[in-house]
Amino acid sequence: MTLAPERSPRVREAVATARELLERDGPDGLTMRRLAGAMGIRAPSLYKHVESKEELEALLIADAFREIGELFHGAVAKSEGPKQEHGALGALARAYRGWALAHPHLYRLLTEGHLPRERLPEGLEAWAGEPVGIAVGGDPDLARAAWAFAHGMTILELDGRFPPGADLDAAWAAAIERFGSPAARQSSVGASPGRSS
Amino acid sequence: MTLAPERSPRVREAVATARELLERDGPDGLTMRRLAGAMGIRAPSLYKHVESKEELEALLIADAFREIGELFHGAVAKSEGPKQEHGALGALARAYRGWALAHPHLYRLLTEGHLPRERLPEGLEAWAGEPVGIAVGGDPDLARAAWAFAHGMTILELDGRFPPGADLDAAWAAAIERFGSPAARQSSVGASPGRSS
DNA sequence: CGCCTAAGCTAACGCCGTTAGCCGAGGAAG
DNA sequence: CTTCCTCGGCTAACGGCGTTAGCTTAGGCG
Repeated sequence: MTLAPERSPRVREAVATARELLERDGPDGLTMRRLAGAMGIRAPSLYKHVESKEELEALLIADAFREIGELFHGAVAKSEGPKQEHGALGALARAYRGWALAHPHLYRLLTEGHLPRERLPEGLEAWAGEPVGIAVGGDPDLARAAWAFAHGMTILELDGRFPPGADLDAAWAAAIERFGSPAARQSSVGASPGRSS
Repeated sequence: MTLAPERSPRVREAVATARELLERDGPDGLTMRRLAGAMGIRAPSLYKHVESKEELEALLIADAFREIGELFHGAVAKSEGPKQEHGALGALARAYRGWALAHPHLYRLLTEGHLPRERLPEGLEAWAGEPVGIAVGGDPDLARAAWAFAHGMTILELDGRFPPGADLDAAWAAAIERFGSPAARQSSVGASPGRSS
């Protein structure tokens, strides 16, 4: 049950449609009835393809983990040369925040509440998170701290918890500077893929 | 609407009961019907006292903000002497994590999703957050980074997102060390008010 | 004494995820 | 060619949710 049991075409369609609904209308827009409607079907028929809403969400989550996993691995890989601001950690932070702001509802689905690990391909979560450990230099405690910071920063921004004028780029930069290995240390993080509310 | 319009006894009872339900049974246990039941009443009657579930939650949130505000102000005040580990920031971190682990469902209600600011007493949120700015030495960017870290760390722990053996005390210590002003710097954070899953 | 209001009630609405059970189309097997 | 079985639709319904409409009753007050 942990080895991605190949999806039927109809399941793939359901997952694709569900993702559209979630990204466009938020969690309240992703309803079994609405999803069925978007597929030209009645809600109970969905259960011929998917055992529950939770399984459907797990499929969305698995796809998203693969997506960000590739994104993050690519980000640390491309930041090999010390030309990038704040090196691998900065690149990773920009990728992280950028993806979250581009897919806020999906990000929340991925990160909030209980993760249905038993429904996820084994090792996927760990693989997607690897780049943090790399970027931080190998210390697992520091990696977890950096991860927690990135998530906290991101979810607070998405939820509009920071005051209107807050300079979030500066907050990111302040933390990255402190979490990074004592290597290249200058300027600000630069990327500002979105504004806080 | 922003100046806490004095609660009737029945409203106070509703809020108290709601808090018990939430803390004991989690968010699914806090239902208008269940709350009414616990008060010996039917659900629609609740609306004679409270205009919506959202208002009820706002009352819970306001109380909790007052509670943690006092807790946090007290924590930084009592850590004046540099005897405490990591000074004010360490004391604040221990208070923060301790309260969250003691009241996980309430913590989630406070921090997750959209905050109904228009229903909250003005300035309450800012006052409760003040101590972070103080503990960090005044830099607002650094304060926001520290806040984001603490929230990220806490919510990830509550949601069981860290691997089973992870040393969360060490992760807290690693971050506190880096966020703190370059003053007293030694040992570990010490407090371990709970284990991660 | 009469009236008004506060605070309870039942019934119901529209939504949710989900189950039970029916039915038609289409392919496989004899 | 016919029979049968499986797949994927369907309707009806259940129990739960927040919430509204509208009725009733008890108490206090003029």
